[in-house]
Amino acid sequence: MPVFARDGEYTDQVLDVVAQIPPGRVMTYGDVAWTFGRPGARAVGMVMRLHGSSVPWWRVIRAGGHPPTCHEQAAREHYEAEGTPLVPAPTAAGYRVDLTAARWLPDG
DNA sequence: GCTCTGACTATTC
DNA sequence: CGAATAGCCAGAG
Repeated sequence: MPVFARDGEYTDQVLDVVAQIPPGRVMTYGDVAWTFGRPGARAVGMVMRLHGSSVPWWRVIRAGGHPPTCHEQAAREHYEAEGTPLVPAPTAAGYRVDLTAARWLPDG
């Protein structure tokens, strides 16, 4: 469905799933990958690096609620703008996403 | 077709 | 809790 440029089938799947994540919600790399039955958390991250500018990459975070490396601040702005539940943490970003409430799955 | 790299994850110390 | 290690998959050269 998305009209994003696809370089491979895997990229297509990742972009498709990420594009379906509603505002105020987030998914972990593992969840996104597992959604289409292909556990490639690292690969998902790479798709974000390559095509992250074409999808709400900030809604895709690491397991544990940590935002993507080197993008914590940029993601934080989006979370606050969308009302994503954040939690203060002693991380480099100084915060993390509350997966308990913000974690979202395609099925609901 | 092989090798290196990376916005990851789980396990172990 | 933090750092180090191993395993994982896909893209680029």
